[in-house]
Amino acid sequence: MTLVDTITNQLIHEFSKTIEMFDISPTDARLFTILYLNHQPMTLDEMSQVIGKSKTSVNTGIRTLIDLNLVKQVWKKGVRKNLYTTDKNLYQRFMQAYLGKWTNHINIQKQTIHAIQEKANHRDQGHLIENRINEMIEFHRLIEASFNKLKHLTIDIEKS
Amino acid sequence: MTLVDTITNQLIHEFSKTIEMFDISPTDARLFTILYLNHQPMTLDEMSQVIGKSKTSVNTGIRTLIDLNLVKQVWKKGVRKNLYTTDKNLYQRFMQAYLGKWTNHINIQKQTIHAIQEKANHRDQGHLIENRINEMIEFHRLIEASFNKLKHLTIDIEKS
DNA sequence: AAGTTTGTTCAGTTTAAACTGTACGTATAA
DNA sequence: TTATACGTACAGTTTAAACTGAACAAACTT
Repeated sequence: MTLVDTITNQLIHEFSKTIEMFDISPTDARLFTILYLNHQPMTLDEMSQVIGKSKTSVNTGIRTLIDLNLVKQVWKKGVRKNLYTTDKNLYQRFMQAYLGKWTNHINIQKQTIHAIQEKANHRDQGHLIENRINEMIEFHRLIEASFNKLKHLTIDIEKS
Repeated sequence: MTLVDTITNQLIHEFSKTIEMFDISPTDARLFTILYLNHQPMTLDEMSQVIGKSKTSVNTGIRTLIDLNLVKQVWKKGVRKNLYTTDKNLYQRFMQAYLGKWTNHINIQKQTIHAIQEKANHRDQGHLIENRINEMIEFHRLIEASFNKLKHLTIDIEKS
């Protein structure tokens, strides 16, 4: 039993590192992995016990994971406590959350920089940075194109 | 002059936010952007002055940016101080650094998880997590496939 | 209704990261 | 050689993030 536990701990540790790559904090990543490896939905108290942190911490961690659509709450008749579980097909979920964050940001920034560009044009002093602004816009355009294609790719991969 | 400064400050602030998306700390992102918007290579003291931080901070920041291939040191005859500048074609540089980080990580984790899987097989207790381990490996495989395609895509986009 | 149980809020604390100034080593200049 | 200028290492400090325990509110139980 202890040996199996060791393997589980290693799995939690290693898989969490991959989860962190998706811009998720180390503790949230660990929390997700624990929940993922558990075959049953878990309560806040259970997770608090396993991860060794206060219930408050687990509560906030779970909330951010829910906001990212990586964890959902489930009901089971007769159980008063809130139950949480991870969603199926990790890849789809993580990619979606991740790409959404990117394209969202890029869209906002493109607009913001365009607005600054107009301001710079009105006061016709901005000749020096004019060039850089255009580069920035192009930069965002390229990123947008890449991640859009990746988004379509992700959908295709799921189908296959 | 002050008006232009305001616009420059806005640009620094906004563009830094995009740079941060590439897993670069806020201050490093700001440092990069300042260096990028400056049309001439800069010294540590100049950057320290502009960013309002100690020379030590700038030094460590520049080092990490150099390690990521986003900044390079240049020489100019007659100038004793070290000069630093940003590389051309941002998109290529950032994507390369970023994708490299991803594929690198995924490769390592795939191997690590495979190793754990073998251990779990030897002690034949791991039936419960066996399933999860396979899911993890598949997860990594899909990520690898996506980012590899994105890598090729990045190269194609540069050519066009 | 009174008493538990559970999730959440909040102030205060702990812990980790960012930052600074002094000090040292190396290179250039006189 | 002596002196000055620069980059880097390091110990100590400041600042921000993570975490906790106590208190509150809502829902359930009896």
